[in-house]
Amino acid sequence: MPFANIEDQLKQIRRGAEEIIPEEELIKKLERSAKNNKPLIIKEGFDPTAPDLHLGHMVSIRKLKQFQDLGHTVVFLIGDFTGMIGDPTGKKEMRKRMTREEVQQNAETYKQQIFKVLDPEKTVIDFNSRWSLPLKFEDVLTLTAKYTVARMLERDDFHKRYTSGRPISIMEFLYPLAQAYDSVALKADVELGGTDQKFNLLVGRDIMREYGLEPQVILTLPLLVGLDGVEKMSKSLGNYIGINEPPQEMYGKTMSITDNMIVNYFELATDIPDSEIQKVKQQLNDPAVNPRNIKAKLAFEIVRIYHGETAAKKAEEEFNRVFREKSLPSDMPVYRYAAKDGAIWIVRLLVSAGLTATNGEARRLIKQGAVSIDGKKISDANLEFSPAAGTIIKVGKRRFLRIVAA
RNA sequence: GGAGAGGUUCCCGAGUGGCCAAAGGGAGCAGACUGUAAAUCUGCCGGCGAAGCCUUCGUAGGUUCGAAUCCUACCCUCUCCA
Repeated sequence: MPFANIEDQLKQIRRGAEEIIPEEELIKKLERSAKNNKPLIIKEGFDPTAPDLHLGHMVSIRKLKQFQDLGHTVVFLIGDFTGMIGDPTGKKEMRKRMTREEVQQNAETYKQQIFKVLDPEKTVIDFNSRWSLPLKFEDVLTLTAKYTVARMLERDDFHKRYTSGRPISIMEFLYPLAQAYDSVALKADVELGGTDQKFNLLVGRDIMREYGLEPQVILTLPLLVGLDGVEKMSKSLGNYIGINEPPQEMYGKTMSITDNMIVNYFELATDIPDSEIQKVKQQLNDPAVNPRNIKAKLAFEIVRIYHGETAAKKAEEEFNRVFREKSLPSDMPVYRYAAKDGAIWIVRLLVSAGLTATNGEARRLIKQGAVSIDGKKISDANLEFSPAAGTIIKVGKRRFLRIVAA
């Protein structure tokens, strides 16, 4: 099976990459791979504790896909061992060890998500507990002897925490080493990661050398900014678009990003070719073009990648119906209500239907004029009424409820 | 082992006896506006059928009419010294 010529491979690999360190080594590896007709081993690790992948993860996963298309071997490494220890940042308590079953289950969830992009036939899924678990304390000592505290403290976040007097556990020092050891075990040629992973990836190089292996090349990818436009996309910050989210949600969330994030999302979250992206940039600078429409294209594209063309179209129509024409969504949650139960307090209704979390929130929203019944704004938080079947309750711009007979 | 600093609401961070459900910022939510679930402006942002009451400032006690604030013990973190 012939590999594409080195230049073409490089061109694809470079696209969207933040850094390739060092590029010359990558070229050498590619050359050797072509000559011996032997695929490179491309590795990226994922923590199995948070099995919901989002667009941020997909930046590098889509890069893995490119390597795959170039004929290289992708190892999707599930960090069940490292994840078991857990990254102790923000710890309150020691993380519970995950059971074999939990890990398996999360691995399944991963597969179901990554195979929306990666080719299942060509993807090796591995678990780092396979080699980490059997290590003896002595082996760990050998590993830790190969790195120094001073070098660890070079890592930016360690450095910051150290100088600002915040805690760093020794285990956290072990974390990059464990990850590096994964590269040793896999004899990785290339490891991918976000720019925040740069340090860990570099440790991998050093440790591989220490173990007498050819160091991996590292490829970092820019971090995708989250929906808030401030922090990186992350599940714990709640500013993410999940791969498993319904098309409608994905579309809407994309539409909520600020205009100045549009290009960035095109670059990192879609496969739109560079030439198209240049066009997008021009259009955004053109006062005659409404950025909303460009953003709609982005939203469509993102939904298309994960749910297909049809679903994307539907999501778009739905979005336009609700937010542009301000009409009702085609599908909304229902609340079963029996007339014989008598009048119901509006606040209770909102809470029990899950439209608001607490009575207080419901009252607040009513006071703010956010709640309407059949299109009529209400202002009385004490309202009791007997809704007819078919009554539509609306809270804010995008929370709807339809009353049906119980 | 010794000396000091510190732990505040989703996050960051002010508050050192009553005016504190706790400044300010961020995030979130809502309203207005709009070409948009954009930007901007405004409001809200612990719970309770809302009157007042209840729970919250590391944990447990105590002092006081009254405690996030003072005292005691404990837990946790950091710094310096050894």
